[in-house]
Amino acid sequence: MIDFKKEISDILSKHIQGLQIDEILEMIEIPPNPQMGDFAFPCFKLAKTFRKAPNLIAQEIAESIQAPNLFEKIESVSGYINFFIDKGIFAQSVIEEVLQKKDQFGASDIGKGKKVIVEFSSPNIAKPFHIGHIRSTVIGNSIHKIYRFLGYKTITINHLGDYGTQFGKLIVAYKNWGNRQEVEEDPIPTLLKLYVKFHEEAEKEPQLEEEAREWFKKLEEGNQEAKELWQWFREVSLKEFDRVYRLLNISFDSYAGESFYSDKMPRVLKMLEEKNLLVESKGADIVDLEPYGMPPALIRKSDGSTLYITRDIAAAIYRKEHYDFDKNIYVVASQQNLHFQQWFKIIELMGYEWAKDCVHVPFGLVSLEEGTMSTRKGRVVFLEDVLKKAVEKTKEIIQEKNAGLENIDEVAKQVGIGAVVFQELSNNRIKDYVFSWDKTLNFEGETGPYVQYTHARACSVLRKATVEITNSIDYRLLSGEDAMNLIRLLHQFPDVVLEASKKYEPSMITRHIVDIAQAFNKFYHDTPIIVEDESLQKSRLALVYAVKQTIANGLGLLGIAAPEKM
RNA sequence: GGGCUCAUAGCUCAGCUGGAUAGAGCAACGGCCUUCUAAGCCGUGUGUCCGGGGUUCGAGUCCCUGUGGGCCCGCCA
Repeated sequence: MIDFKKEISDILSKHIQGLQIDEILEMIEIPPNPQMGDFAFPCFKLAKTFRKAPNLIAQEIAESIQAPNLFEKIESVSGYINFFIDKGIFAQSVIEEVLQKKDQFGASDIGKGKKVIVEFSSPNIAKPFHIGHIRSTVIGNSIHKIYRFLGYKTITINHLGDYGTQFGKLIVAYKNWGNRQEVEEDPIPTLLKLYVKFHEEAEKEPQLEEEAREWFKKLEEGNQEAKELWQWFREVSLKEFDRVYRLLNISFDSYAGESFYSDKMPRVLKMLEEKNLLVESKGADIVDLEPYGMPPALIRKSDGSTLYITRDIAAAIYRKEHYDFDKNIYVVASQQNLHFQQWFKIIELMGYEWAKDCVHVPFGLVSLEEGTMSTRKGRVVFLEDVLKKAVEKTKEIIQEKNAGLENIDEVAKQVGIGAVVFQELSNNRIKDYVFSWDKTLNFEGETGPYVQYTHARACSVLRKATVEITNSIDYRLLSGEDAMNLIRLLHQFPDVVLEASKKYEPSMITRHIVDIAQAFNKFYHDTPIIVEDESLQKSRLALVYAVKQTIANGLGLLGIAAPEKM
């Protein structure tokens, strides 16, 4: 694919003194409206050094450029130099790139030889996998796919919440009120019930909290009974989580959760002591972060047992030593901003220069119309229910619209789950939102099914074509406005992927493939594709193919399937 | 009290490192299936971009400040 921005900056650099090519390249932008051109260079910043009005500068440069045939025209408008790419060349450059790269269109090798860890999902054992967990799960999965697409070696880690005082609570509750059979039959709901009961009882009998802490301490010290119970809870929980991961088609390279680091904690504590970072306070050990404008970080409780932050520090060190990452990404709710800031700082104070390679990718809170979700109060919407309901509804719609479809169940799954995932990845991560069944089960407008439908439509046209897409295509036949709008969007796709990686923002890709789908549906509606004129049909098919492929690639990066029929 | 974060159309939200007339979807109303999938397309309209200062040739975007919402601030994760 021709790098148009580079071509333009090369040309401009011959006419502009005092600016490096890279600086010029940075300044090139895409006009808000294609009628203004395909690329634009604003001259306002040159006004001072040139001691001339921007519109005059633009005019003079535009006039003095010997436009190679790459450009249809170059003109100046109120301080901008606008570049119009020759439509045939533009179309050819973009479409041939897609035809050649196929499922690799948009990919790159900028990450070659670099290793990225993405920690995401990380549900708590013995608790339900609810709608709040979907965010970390699908955002993290997408970030992993985007980085992999850019040539990085990625390692996905599910940092299971399988340790901590909560297990002490669970052990106490189980010993008091639980029985084995019930847990085996219906693990998560039963364990959840026990967990809820613990909190109810603990209100009346506060010493239960103390017992729970003791049991956690026993667990950490390797007590046999505690360990066996813990292991059992973990196993039955994982089995349930696995069902959801299978629905979402997500897997992990490692399930090393918090417990995995339990034996790595003493070393961390020792190191912190050696660096004189630990301070005793109210019987506990803390790291004072006052000089950095943060509250102190509690590292070890007064009973000697460790905390979440200690385990995160141990995990980071382990990961650096074990994987030697270039980047270590944590997809965790924004509630934990302070937590990450604190331990990133502690790692830095410990002398690890790779502290700068750790990044927290936060996201906003999901709440219900009734209020914040609360596991303890049983106020949750199960993710599995949401996914299943979406699949059911999809199946109904297919039976209504396309009853003859051969693999209805498979497609209903792809579309229904795609709808949920797509919606999750539609908005900027950081926004809070209120879960709504209506919105989740709406499949019209800017939704996953809309984009998948567009993809299926394109596939359908390609199936029914009467000519082959060969390599002798007359791209000048694609100079219509609708076709060119599509070509511009396809052209931007690789840049969008790159931006999405830099910002850890899958929604940039979601938005872009919606734009492509909208442009395609307009094109499709107004332009007959399978026409008698073979060369015309061929050129249009090539565009349809390029659109289909780009949408599929985009959906793939979001972790969503692209069915060929629906 | 301190910190982080968000505030754009009736609702949900885009708006790239500041750039040309601020855009989509939903909802409402109307139109388009004997032609490539109507989960679609087209049309109808609404904005003190939360308020106030500032930086700039230029601010929805950057800085300061105020207001309002969310989250977080030692023995949970």
